[in-house]
Amino acid sequence: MAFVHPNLDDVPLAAALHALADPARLEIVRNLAGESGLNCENALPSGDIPKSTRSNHFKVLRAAGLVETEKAGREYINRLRKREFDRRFPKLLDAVLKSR
Amino acid sequence: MAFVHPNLDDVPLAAALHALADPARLEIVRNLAGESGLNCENALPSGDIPKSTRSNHFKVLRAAGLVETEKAGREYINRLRKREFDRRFPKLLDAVLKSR
DNA sequence: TCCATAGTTCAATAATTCCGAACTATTGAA
DNA sequence: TTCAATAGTTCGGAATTATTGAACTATGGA
Repeated sequence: MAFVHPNLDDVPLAAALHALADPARLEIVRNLAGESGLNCENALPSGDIPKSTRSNHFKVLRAAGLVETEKAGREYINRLRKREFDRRFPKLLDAVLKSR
Repeated sequence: MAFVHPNLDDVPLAAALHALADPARLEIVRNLAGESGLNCENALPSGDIPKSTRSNHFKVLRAAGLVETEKAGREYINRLRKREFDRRFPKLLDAVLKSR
């Protein structure tokens, strides 16, 4: 445990795009945008996704530098690393968040 | 043959991001941007990619509405559908093209 | 202490992607 | 008018990735 969060300079563009190229992960990112922090359950409330899959989605988002996760009691609080991500990939996240 | 190019309205955001989330396809898109049209070979000059793989990359790009392909003699001319893609996903492609 | 909660990890299966081989279509040369 | 070369597609098996159930860890509350 105790997650490693990459330096955004080490995240390739393709990895960032790959992390965003999935409906469940897009939903997580949308839910985290505007919230100050959500646990895994609330960040992706779509009921029918198994928790191992959900856990993996967060792992991918962490590896892409999109999400940081901190343990708080028995849950894990996830936040969007928006400022850092925007600095590394200017306007990308905003363009994604505005699309439907 | 005679490729079908989708209406951009039918392309989901996740499919567009997926198409861009690959180094070879990113290179194709970069090469096509600013050019008026390139055949498959010139759009992806990285020598060591088998042609069946290359062909598949173009198929993915076509399905995402990023590229249109027209047969011209014995080669196929590829163009970026920039205007249409920009209309569907404003600022996304520019953000991608500006990132390194 | 014991149970429920919140999530991770592992390993097997399912789904995708990659690529060699065979194929189609076009062009230019003999 | 054939023949070989070129430019790319398609097919199917191999390699790689993603998904998921089961077992596990850690915390908090009764």
